[in-house]
Amino acid sequence: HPMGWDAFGMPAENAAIQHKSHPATWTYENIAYMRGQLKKMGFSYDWGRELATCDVDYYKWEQLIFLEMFEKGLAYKKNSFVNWCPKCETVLANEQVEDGCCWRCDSEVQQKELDQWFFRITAYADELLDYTYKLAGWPERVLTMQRNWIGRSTGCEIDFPLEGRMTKIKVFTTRQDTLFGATFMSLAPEHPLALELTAPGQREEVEAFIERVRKTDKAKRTADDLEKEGVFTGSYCINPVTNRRMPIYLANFVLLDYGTGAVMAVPTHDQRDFEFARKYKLPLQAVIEPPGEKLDPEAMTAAFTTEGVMVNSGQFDGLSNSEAKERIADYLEKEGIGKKTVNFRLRDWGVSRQRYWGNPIPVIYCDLCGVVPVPKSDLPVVLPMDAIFSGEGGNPLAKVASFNTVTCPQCGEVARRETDTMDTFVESSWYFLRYCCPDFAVGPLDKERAEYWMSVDQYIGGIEHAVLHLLYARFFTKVLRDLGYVNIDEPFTNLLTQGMVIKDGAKMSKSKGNVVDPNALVDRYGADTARLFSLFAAPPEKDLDWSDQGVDGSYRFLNRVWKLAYDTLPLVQEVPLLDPAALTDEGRVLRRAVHKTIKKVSEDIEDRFHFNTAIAAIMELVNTLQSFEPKNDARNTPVLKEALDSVVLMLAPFVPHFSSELWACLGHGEGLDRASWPDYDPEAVIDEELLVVVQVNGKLRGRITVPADATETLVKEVALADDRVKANIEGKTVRKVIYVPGKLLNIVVG
RNA sequence: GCCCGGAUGGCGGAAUUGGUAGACGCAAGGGACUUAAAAUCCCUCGGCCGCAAGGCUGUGCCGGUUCGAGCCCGGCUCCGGGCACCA
Repeated sequence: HPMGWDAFGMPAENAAIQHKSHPATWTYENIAYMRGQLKKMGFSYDWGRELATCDVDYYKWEQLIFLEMFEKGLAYKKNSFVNWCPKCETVLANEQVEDGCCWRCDSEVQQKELDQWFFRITAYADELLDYTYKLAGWPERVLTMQRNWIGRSTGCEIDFPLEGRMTKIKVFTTRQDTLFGATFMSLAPEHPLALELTAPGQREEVEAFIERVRKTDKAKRTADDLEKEGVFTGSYCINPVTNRRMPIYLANFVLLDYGTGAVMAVPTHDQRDFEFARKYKLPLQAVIEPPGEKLDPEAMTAAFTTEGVMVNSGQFDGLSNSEAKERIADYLEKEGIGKKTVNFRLRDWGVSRQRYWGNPIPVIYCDLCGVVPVPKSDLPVVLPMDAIFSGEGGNPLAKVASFNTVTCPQCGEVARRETDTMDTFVESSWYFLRYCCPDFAVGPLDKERAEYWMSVDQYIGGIEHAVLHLLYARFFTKVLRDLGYVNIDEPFTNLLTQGMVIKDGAKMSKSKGNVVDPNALVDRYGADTARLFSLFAAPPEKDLDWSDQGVDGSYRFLNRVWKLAYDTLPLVQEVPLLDPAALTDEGRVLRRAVHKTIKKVSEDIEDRFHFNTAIAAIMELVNTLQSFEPKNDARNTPVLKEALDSVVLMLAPFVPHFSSELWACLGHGEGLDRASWPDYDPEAVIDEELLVVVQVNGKLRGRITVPADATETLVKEVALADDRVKANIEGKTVRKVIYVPGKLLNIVVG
């Protein structure tokens, strides 16, 4: 159970700006404090494997991995947009944009195009998707979210010739069955052809539109209730199957990131296109009709998007549209108009950050040689400590001259170092692998040790990581496999997604700063009470609204156990070996309770991680033990001893300090950490009598006790003899009797 | 908006596979002990009716399936997470 610190990132840089200090100072101080908190709580981490991702001994290996990904084409550069504050002259994270304005100076945020580094996660899209069906130890909801995120869809790429030019516009669609109804074309405003296609007379209007759309954030742009807006470019393309002239528009709801950034618009069968067409008075052509009905495009109030019969589609008329989907796809391939293709919603992972507190991307730019990777022998590229943090003027790293100016490793001329650092998700994508060999000095991973430990038996993390972190970690593992570092396909065999701790209506997090310091609880009640209370509050996968109401109860419970043990101690000093046959009836009942509890607690811990119910079961046993009488009957003292020992052993994982102390007091020579988890005796948990619930027409009318081996006939007999049951079926005919063995009997009368 | 979850007493939660709704704990009220307080112990504790036995009702809302629904199905409401630069 290793522990480490994912330590790069924006919060440290913000704190440095705020406190006029250095992110490294802030980070290492926090690490020291948090390490103290964890140790105080008595967590059994393997501190010999501790690492911090901001240590050069960690991030230098990440630089090596980056270079190897670059060699394989898995790391590449392309243009993309960032939030830009013109006043602070800095790139803003999405979190730093509030209502389209800079969180620091309130200036209107712009979209700025930058050349940035990307990881080709899309090359692994199919594998990442396929393995979601093989991760049996993962919660289904996480797998569902990942599948939807990857968003594989099959459809066609179709080429639309441009009027008066030699080039074509490529479109991706899953609805090739509606191709004959495509009456215009919508492009993303960022589409590379957007300006090129703009007629001279339209230029001003188009440029203004592009500028306006760029300012809207993406979540708003994909919302269904977005007001559909567009602008005509003045150009046309040709529908390849109908030869219809299709005006080309730019539309605010079309995204460059999805498909090809161009959409063939079929207003009759797509709601967004429908709204757009009505607004700009564009033609409609129905090509699918509900069976036995005619569609009048003029009279439609919404697009018809369900299954139907093909019309106005030439040779495909009369087919069901699902069949036409296949036939039209085949036709397009045969005619060379388009081809069947698979599209993913998943996009490549942009890893460039224009920030200081991150892992420097090991690349050099030379006027003569272009992009030159830092030679592996020159690694690490060490993050310089002499930077200034003002929050303005962009990346502090770009102003450190000693860092920036280098000689080109290829030609020896003066060159410039990359000042972008990597997304901190990169560090968290492989740290668990480094835990196998944190001291390995000649490479990122010692293959032998990585093979020994991997994959992670039990990974634990917040549900908020369901998609991004957990998908990146899976991707990175596959990349490292293909680079020859590991021999596993997936990093995490079993996954437990913890619920979040909610404080003041939002998740408790270091970036929000609404955290509760466990030290206060530890100081007041001790570590064991703090541990017991947190585990008792809720099962781990559930969100928890933080409140320390109830912590007194955990404290009282431990005091009761302590007192019980001390009061019972004189009676169990020298007890004979337990002989189940020698017990009194009361002793046998107590022993059954002990062994049933061991069974339940073991299962709750091991199968479900439901520590709250495990603790509740131990509390019940302690209650039973407290009221057990007579305690001083010599025939029962062996079972008293067994009960006490079991309680202490079962409490050990939750309250280790407390339990160790009690264990020694109970006279065990060997320490608790050497003791085995108790086993339950299958004989001892068998009930002699069973409680059967009796219902009449599904309503509870009685409870009867029968011998454990009672037959259905006997149970019915006893039930029908019950006064309350009798009263409820009197004067009615018994129509049916349902018996759930040993549990329930339902008498249906009418 | 889209994707994924959640909703059970005054509160945290339990009910593991469709079979006793409310385990365990907190808070509250009552009592014992004490000169007093703290601590501890005992009792009550979903709602309505009833002296009681018991009856009716109740798991966000509306509807359905079933002998039986907190759990399954359809339709909603509200809350939370994610939406690619918070991590």
